[in-house]
Amino acid sequence: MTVAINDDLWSAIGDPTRRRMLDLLLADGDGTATTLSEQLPVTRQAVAKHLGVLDRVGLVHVTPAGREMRYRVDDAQLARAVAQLSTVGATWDARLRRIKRIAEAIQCSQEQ
Amino acid sequence: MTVAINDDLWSAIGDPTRRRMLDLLLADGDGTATTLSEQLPVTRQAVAKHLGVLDRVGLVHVTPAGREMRYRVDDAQLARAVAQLSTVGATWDARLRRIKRIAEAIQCSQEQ
DNA sequence: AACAACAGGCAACCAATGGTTGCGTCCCTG
DNA sequence: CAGGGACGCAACCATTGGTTGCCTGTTGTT
Repeated sequence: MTVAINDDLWSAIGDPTRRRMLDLLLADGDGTATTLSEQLPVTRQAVAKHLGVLDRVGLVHVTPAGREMRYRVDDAQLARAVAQLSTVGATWDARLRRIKRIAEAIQCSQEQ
Repeated sequence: MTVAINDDLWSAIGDPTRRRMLDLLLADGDGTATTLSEQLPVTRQAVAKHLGVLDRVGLVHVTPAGREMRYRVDDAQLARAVAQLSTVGATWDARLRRIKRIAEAIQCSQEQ
């Protein structure tokens, strides 16, 4: 059974710049392409593109405010992403544990 | 404080094809570029490239066996990757909880 | 009211990368 | 020893993360 992950959501949080943007948005509450780019090593345009993909997968919402476009994180969607992260982690972890248990069993049977 | 992630490791498991390759390798114990490509919707060459990046970040090891190159997962490194996944997940989760708590506190004070 | 300054959006361009096809090479095996 | 299977290499294409340059529009200050 494949882990049935929403690949779009994954690849959205797969990019390091986008992860840091989410971090900043969570820390500050909200932000614009300009304010985010000031705290990141990339240009405003790069940030704007990333905000576009985050918006398309629903991880952020935008509200126009005069000449600004304020973005803020969608808590529910980020929680969903976190859940998927833990799912994959747990799956791999379970497989690793099982392998380890088998390895120990083999070793025990050899010691007998 | 930035979450101090090894971006190489993260982007290695960020690709959906590579995640499925790890799944397959864990399920089968080991595999070659050919056997993996038979279970994936991509060509052997694409798989070979992915195995290259997985090998470079230490998530798999390769042992030549005649005309075959058998790959298998490095348990320790995958465990490390899983740990990083949970770290980021936990960080975001904590931020979400804090935000939720603050929101609840505000609502309570308004209800008074 | 007018104008400077600031925030965004577009478009063109570049580099890296996930993916393909085609071909050469080498090792196994009948 | 000859054929076929498994690998590696090279060229090529599309997507994408990133840049610079320019234009539009809001703001707010004089």
